[in-house]
Amino acid sequence: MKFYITTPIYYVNDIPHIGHAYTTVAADTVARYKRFRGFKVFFLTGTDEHGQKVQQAAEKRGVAPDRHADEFYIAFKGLWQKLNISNDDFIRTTEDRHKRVVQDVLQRLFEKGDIYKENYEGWYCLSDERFWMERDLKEGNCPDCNRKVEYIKEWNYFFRMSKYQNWLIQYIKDNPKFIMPESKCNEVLGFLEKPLGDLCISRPKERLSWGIPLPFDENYITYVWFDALVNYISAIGFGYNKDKFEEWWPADRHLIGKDILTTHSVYWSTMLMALELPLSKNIFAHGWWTVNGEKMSKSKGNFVNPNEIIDKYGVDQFRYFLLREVPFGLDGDFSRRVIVGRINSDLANNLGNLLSRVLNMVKRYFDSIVPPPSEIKDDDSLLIKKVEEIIEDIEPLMDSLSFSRVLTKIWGFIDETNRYVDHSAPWALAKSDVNRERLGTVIYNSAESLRIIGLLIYPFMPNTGREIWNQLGIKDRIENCNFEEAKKWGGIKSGVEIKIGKQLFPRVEEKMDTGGKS
RNA sequence: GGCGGCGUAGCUCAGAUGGUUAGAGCGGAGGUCUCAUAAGCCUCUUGUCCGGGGUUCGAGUCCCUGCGCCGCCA
Repeated sequence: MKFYITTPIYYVNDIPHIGHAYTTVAADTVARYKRFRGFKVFFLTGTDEHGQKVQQAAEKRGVAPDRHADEFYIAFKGLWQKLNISNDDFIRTTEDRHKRVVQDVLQRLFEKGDIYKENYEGWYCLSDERFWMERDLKEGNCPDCNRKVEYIKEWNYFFRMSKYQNWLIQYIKDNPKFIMPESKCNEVLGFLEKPLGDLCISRPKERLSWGIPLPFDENYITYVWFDALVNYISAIGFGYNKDKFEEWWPADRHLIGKDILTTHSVYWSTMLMALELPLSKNIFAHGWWTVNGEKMSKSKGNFVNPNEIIDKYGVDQFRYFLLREVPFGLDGDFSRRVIVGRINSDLANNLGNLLSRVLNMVKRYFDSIVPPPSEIKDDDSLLIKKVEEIIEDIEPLMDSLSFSRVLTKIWGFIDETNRYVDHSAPWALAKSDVNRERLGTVIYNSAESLRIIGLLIYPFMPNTGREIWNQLGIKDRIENCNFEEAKKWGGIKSGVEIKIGKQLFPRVEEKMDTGGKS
């Protein structure tokens, strides 16, 4: 069983923001979960380094584009390390292995007749790197970014995207799970109701030099999107490593932001059709983050740098917030007030405190040695039943990327365990030796609950999962465990010594404006 | 302008195929335990389910309409 998952490759014209982190954390969580379930996983991310905007950004800073790309590539790569992203590869579009494949793809389509040259004229937006119809312009400006456009008349190369329109429509209708969520699938079908034009895939060299030259005409550079999308196959060996390519293609999941839905579902899919390759199995478009209710932008000064959030609140706190706060697919709002609320309530009060109270009782009542369980009572079997139910519920929710619902389920069990401890009142049992066995059972079950909680949480919060296991004295490495085995009740061994460590999630004491401003 | 979606407690949202007193979390109020990160546990609070018509024995749930918000396309 293989599973190939991708994030978009991120454009190096600017530093990473919360949206980049969101897609990548989501993909990482899926990758870790799939590995748990025994899949052989290939998780790809990378950077998109060519194109006009990168060239301009470099010029603005007074550096060469390749040097600029190197610096910004590091910003992304560094953030992923900080966020514990477990990607198996990281592709840059400036690498030879990628450039060769792009040229190979172009050559194949050119020879096939799916790429042709035509004299084209129209309004060109430098910022968006695309042409617009006269009728689409808004007061003479680009309808997308509202910047001024130039009238350009020039020869260019075009990809016969229109040829594949009907095929694509049929494919989407036949495969309702191809584009998710469903609302996005409808959007694409709506888009395809109108005639699809061909895609201009070249830029004259004098206008844009930073990119991959067309193999059949050196006077032109490849359009950045055509270049970028190919990363999904260039990284796994298309055209140069047959075994690897056949092992991984087609991709099982492309996670993307909703702003690049069309490029992926239409451009990329028709490119694959032209290459006579199977289409990706799924494209999932998630929503956007606003900040304190406003669209994030540099000019508003509300740009959220993930590095700052991580430094201030912690890696797993940030990962948890991203995936818990908003259903994947919908838009979300970031604010310090909300992330602090999540940390204090869900992480510190419910989970962190649970670990703390249970471990402390192991220490206090059993000299830090996990006691053996004895006779099972109703309260115990109820707890066990509850966790088994939750594990059952999680699987389909993970497959539909309902991260927030999965986390809600797991927290339901954390609450259940807190209640179990309260009802069982080990501190009362500890007052008499008569209850020694019962006390051992309650403590054992509480610790065992935490072991499973650590397991379930691990794909979302790797450090926390690992830390819970460490503190429980479990020797096995959580990332190597077999989920099918590990999920069974009774996995924690009595007789092991716990290792109380630092507080899992210290409460965040922070003054908050009532207005919710950060 | 075309197509689609949404509008449910202070906040964020659940509420297939219409059916008893409309739910959860957070926040707020009170109580309680003491193992714990002033945490946990228990109880409680408030809703013209956007307005107006209609179908039905019965509608938050279906139909029409008005208002407001949003998305995609133009």
